[in-house]
Amino acid sequence: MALAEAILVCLTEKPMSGYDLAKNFDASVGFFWRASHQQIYRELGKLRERGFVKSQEISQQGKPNRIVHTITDEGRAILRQWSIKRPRMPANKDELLLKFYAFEDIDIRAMIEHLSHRIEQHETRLARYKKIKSRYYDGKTLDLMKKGKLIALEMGLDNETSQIRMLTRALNDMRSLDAAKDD
Amino acid sequence: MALAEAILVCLTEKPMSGYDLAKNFDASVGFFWRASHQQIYRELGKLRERGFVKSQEISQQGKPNRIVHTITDEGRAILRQWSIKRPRMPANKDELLLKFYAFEDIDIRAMIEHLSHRIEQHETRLARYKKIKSRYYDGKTLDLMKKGKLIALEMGLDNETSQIRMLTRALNDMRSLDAAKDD
DNA sequence: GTTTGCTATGCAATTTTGTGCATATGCGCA
DNA sequence: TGCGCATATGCACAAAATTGCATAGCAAAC
Repeated sequence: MALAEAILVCLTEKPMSGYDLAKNFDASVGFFWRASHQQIYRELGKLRERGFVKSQEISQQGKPNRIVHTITDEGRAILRQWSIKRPRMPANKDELLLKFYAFEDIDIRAMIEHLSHRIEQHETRLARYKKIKSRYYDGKTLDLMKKGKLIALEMGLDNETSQIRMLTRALNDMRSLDAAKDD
Repeated sequence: MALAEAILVCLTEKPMSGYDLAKNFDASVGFFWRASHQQIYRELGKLRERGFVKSQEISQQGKPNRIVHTITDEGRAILRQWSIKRPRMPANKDELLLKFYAFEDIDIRAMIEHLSHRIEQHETRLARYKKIKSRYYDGKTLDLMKKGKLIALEMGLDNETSQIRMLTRALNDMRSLDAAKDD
């Protein structure tokens, strides 16, 4: 399970609360790791127990108190260990692709809908990536940490672009099939 | 949960045993849906209970008996319902990308290893896809069912190609960084 | 003034997925 | 004669993810 590591990786940047992490998962790391806030809070509990993070409650006015988590040296150590282990191939499960396989039993119009929606989603992500890239990386001198993130970011950008291209082609195929049906 | 649907989708092609399905998952559907044989047998039990498949034991000589599962009309009906529902965005969890994010705390040599291995894996898949395409689809007349599968297959091909391109670029970046370190 | 939404945390139950183990036959190989 | 491999099925436990629920203060909109 790598949720623990995903959290620790986020915390290498700066100490964060569970709430921050949940938002961060949506924004940056979220493109290659997803988790709900419930999962994150639960995992933070375990990490604290094992001594990989230390937690400190911070009083706030006008808002509920937050609990800020900092990665410990032990946390960094297991991160190093983990990085050497070969990562498993991503599961790559996609219901949409599956639907194409049952083509006789599905609704073409619905598929067109699905594809359009998927493309929109990827375009939103692509825009967000580009924004992050231009804001934090373009024309800046990069330390080692930022270089790694830039590589990941570029892979993300590249991936979104490919997805959009693939999905658009499939969408066009669907539209021709749908038009041909009316004859 | 879409494992049930993944199985039903496979069974639309022809009746199969759990063993067949497990192999089929490795070969074709497996590129966008993965499952172990244990998972498949368990799910088949549930599908039988709900009446979405009917199962028949077939005696064999020299080999253990096999239980062949056929999709029922009810099974096809829920497949149709399912196809209309919007598919969720794939989880897209990748430990490798995560490691780039913790770049200060990781081993560059290990990353080079990981990337090389990943590229090899994708190349194996790509070769398999190409073989399937040339064998079953090139220069053939395609019915609706096969058209859907071809679209899925081409998306798979495209995806593997993009992955290889992305990973190769990252690998080159890593190698330059590693070389620069020796100075 | 009441509803909606954001900040902030977390438990509990269920569903889904993954891993290890178990069993049985027959074939080919050394 | 023993070993590994392919065929064939499945249980049981453990880990992970999803979903629903619960609490609570403040701000802004209506």
